[in-house]
Amino acid sequence: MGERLSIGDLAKATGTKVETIRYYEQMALLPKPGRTAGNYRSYDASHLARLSFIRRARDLGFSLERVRNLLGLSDRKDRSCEGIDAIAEEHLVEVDRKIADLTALRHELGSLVQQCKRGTIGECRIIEALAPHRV
Amino acid sequence: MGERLSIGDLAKATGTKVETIRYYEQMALLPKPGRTAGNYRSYDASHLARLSFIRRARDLGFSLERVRNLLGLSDRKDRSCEGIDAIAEEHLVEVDRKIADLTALRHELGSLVQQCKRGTIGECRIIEALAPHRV
DNA sequence: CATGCACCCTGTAGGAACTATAGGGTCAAG
DNA sequence: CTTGACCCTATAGTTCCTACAGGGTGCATG
Repeated sequence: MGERLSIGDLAKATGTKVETIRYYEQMALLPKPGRTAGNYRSYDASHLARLSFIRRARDLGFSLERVRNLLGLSDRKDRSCEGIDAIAEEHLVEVDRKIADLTALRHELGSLVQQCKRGTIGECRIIEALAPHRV
Repeated sequence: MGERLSIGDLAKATGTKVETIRYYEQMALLPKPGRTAGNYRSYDASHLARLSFIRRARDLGFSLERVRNLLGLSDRKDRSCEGIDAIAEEHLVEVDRKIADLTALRHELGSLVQQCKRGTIGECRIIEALAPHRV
């Protein structure tokens, strides 16, 4: 418990570049950490969890603004439940759409691999997996 | 059939900025379309499908390079099946990881909404949904 | 104790993927 | 025949990193 991490440790643990961590601090997505006697940044487990969240949310295609917003759901100090509820529901819609798209893509990639395994290189429908939304 | 679309039509149909479409053309992600007498770009259904794919793949957090690679699975003219298979499997791994992360996030958002509906604003575990990978 | 070497610091500049603006042409409607 | 919505090229700006440049820290090792 109470383990302290250097910026390099944090970078390694999350697959982030050291510069990116400093960038997030500048953008106030990560709280300013404590400093050692030698002026090195000193992090703890909560920083690790938060950075992991940011990185993986970014990897899922959420903008930093959206990530900030999602983190806000957690950071709320005295926000009303209606506000939180509305924001969360909004995110839910986007998340569900992304899951549906990824599932369709997954299906096409899988069938491509299957075709290859059977030696039958039929038509590739990968583009159709993410076809325009019906309007 | 054989319907022709202006760049504005394409933009509207896919939720893309007109400038972004021209940018993709420059990056050779979209093939150069035909031109009208007045030098306007003229697209067809295949452009629409391809652009839709690009936009939605981008929204899912794939880099343009990765999208180019995915499109390559479809564009292959004379590529070997082993090559295709390897690339597709690699993408499959990433897609599955994204689906797992989104599902975890979806779960936490859902429980947040449920808590609000019941008036019990317990602890928010949204950050934990995308916790660091065990190493 | 000095001297590497790996790591950290604060800048600032560069790159990827758009996005906006300037300055101008096209075209259907009135 | 002009007005407004659209298109054209070219270029500069924004977001989100990423890569130096120039220098300090800290620990092992001769």
